[in-house]
Amino acid sequence: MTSKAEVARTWTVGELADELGVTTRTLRFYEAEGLITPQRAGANRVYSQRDHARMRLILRGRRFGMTLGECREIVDMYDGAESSEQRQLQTLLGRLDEIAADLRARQADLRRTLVEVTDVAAQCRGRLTELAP
Amino acid sequence: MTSKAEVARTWTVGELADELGVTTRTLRFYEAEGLITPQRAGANRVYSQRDHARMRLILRGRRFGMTLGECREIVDMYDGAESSEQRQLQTLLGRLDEIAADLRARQADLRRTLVEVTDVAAQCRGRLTELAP
DNA sequence: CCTTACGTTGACGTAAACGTCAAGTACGAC
DNA sequence: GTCGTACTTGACGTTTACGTCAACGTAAGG
Repeated sequence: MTSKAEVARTWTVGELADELGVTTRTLRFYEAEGLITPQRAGANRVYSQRDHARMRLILRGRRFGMTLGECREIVDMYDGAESSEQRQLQTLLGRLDEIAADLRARQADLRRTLVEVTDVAAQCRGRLTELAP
Repeated sequence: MTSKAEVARTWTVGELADELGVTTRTLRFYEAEGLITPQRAGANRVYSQRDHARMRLILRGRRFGMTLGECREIVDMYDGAESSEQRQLQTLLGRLDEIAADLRARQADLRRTLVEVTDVAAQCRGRLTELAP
């Protein structure tokens, strides 16, 4: 799958931290918590594209207010999608549907919030035009 | 505004906690942090509909991963919308637009996530039909 | 009068998610 | 060789958002 052109880019801690907008401490912490498992070159960590992708997933989860535990559950599932065991795929699928339902609920919640916020903003604009004719 | 029919319902800590699905500790903590300021009947807290509404706003903020500080900022702004000072309305409006922009960004983020999740689910279903003909 | 239920404040505990040293290693530049 | 930079592990500190007693007051019911 990897053509000779794409040499499978890797990152050091500092590089990846910079690129993702986190600190190296965060990367090491996530590793200690088992969320990512970079390779090693001697003692130094070597992050692969897979690690990079997992990190982006994790950070997105965090933006949605998920705990690291929930984030781990999800990234692990993404990996498990290539599983060949029927039983495992079934439970995975069930969990994914739950998550999708949750996300849809959040969407609705967000929509309502956005409506409210823009309403309040509209009120503000109304009062402002009243005050300054 | 309050007709004789609606007697301005109030809540005790326990009642409100039950209704909102939080603990009394949470309500007292939010009060200590200045997020809500219930009246008192002697020593006992009496929560008004306003407190109830503020709490629902706060809890929604929390579901979106906001800190209590950010939540406070927002509920305070909702109150400030009735302000009559032009200067204050201006800054309030600016902040509201920022928040709206952020919410829209979250919406897009959420949409992408939902697409991904349903994609992975589709993969799962594909493999499952392969396995069980 | 005693229990039960609900309320109060205050103090301390805790889990999550990192931040912040400290002390040491490795490597290229000068 | 030593300077600067980036990496390592380990230990302890910190903030947030509550949980968990403890010790006490009060109003209702049997």
